[in-house]
Amino acid sequence: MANDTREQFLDTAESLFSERGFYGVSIAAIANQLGLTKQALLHHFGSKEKLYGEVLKRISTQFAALESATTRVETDPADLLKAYLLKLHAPFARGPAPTRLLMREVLDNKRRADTAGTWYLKPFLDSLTKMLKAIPNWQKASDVDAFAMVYQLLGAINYYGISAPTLTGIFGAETYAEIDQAFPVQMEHLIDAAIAAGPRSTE
Amino acid sequence: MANDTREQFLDTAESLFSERGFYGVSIAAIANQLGLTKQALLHHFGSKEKLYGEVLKRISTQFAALESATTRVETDPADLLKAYLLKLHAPFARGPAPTRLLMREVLDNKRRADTAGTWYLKPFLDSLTKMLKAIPNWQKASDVDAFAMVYQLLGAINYYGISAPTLTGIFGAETYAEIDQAFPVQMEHLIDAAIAAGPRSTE
DNA sequence: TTTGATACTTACCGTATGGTAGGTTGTCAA
DNA sequence: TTGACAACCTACCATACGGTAAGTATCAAA
Repeated sequence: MANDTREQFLDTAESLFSERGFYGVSIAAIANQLGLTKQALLHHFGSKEKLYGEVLKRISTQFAALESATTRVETDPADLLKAYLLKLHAPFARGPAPTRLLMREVLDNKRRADTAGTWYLKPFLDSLTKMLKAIPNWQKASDVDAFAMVYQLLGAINYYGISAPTLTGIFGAETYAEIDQAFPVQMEHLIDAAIAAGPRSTE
Repeated sequence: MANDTREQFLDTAESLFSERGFYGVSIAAIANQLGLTKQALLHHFGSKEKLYGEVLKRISTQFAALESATTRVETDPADLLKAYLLKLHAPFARGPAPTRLLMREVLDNKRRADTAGTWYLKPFLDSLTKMLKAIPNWQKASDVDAFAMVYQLLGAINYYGISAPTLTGIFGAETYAEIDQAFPVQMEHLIDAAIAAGPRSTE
C-alpha cells in the first residue's frame, strides 16, 4: 500500500528527527529502519528537506485538531486554558516526539531560511493569550503581559516534555517515575497560581 | 598568543554550536571564522568531540561561579531563589548561547553516550530544589514536589531564553522588544505566585 | 648556532551524505 | 496483450566531513 509506506516514512522520520535533529539523521538511516533504501524515500518525498517539511506539517495539523477539540469541550475560560495546556504535556498521546521536534525547530529557527516551523505557531500563541485574557481577573491585562505569562507556562510544559532522558540519567529510573507522577499535579498547581495571581502591569 | 587563540576557538565554537548544533557545524567552519584552517583547531583540541566537551565544561564552570556568587549576596531564601532564577534569564551577561547550547544538550542527551552535559546539572538542580524548600511555606513539601515546581520555573526561563529568533519572526522586531521588556516582570510575577502558592501535595 | 617546542600550514585519505540516472517488477485499466 | 504508471532497486557521482601525515615558520633556551 503506497499511502501506508508514506505514513510509515513520516512516522520513522518524525521519531528520528526528534531524537537526533535534522543533520543527525541520514535519509538512508530512515529508510533502513523500514527495510527500504533511501531511493524509496526520495521517490516518495523528493528530498530530505521536503520530507522534513511534511513531518512538521503533519504535526501542526494534529496540533490544530487538538486545539479545536479542546475548545469544543471546555466552556469555562480557566478550565479551557488549563485543559489545553495540560494536553500539551503528552502531546496527542503520541509521545514526546512532536514536542522535541518543535523544540528543535525553535532552536534552529534563526538558521532555517524557510519558516516552516513558525507559521503554525502564531495562531496557536494567539489562542493561548486569548484564553488567558478571557479569564475574569486577567481581562484588564495587556496583550503583551498576558502573552508573556502564557508563554512561560508553555515553556514550563515543553521543557519538561523533552527532559525525560536527561532526568532519568540524573536521578535514575525510579526517582524519575516519581517525578513524572508528581509533575502534572505541580503543573496544574502552577497554572492555578498564575491564573489566581492575576496580571502585574509592566508599565 | 596561544591561550588567546584557544579562547577564541572556544568562543566561536560555543556560538556556532549553540546556533546550529553539533552536527550542523563543521570544524572547518569554526576555524574559517577565525581565519585559520581546521588543522589549527585540531592542533589545539585534538578532535571535534573534545572541543565540544571543553565548550560545555567552560559553560558549567561559569554556571557554578554564578551560583556561588548569588548565594553569597542573597540571604533571604525567597530572594535567593528569585535572584538566581532571574540571573539565568541573560546567563552570565554573555547572551543566549549557553542557554541554547544546554537546551540542545538536554535534547540530545538520549543519543550522546558521554554524559558531558549532564554531570553538572544534578548539583545545580539540587541547589534550586533546596532553595525552594528553604522558603517557609515550602518547608513541608516533598523533595519531588519541590523539584517539579522548580523545574517548571527553570523551563519557563530557558524556553524563553531560546525563543528570541522565533518570536521576532512571528511578531516582528517592535512587538518582540515589548515582550522582551515585559518578560522579566512577568517572570518575577510567576515566581512570586509559585512561591506564595506553597506546595500542593502529590500523594 | 643548534635544539626543541609551539603554532600553524598544505596534502591527502576514507567514509558518509544527498541526490541523479536508469533500470526492474508488479498492478491495473484499456 | 499492451501500455502506463507506481514502487521500488542498483549503480554512480560530487561534495563535505573528521582526521592523519608531514611539512614550515617563529622563537626562546642551551
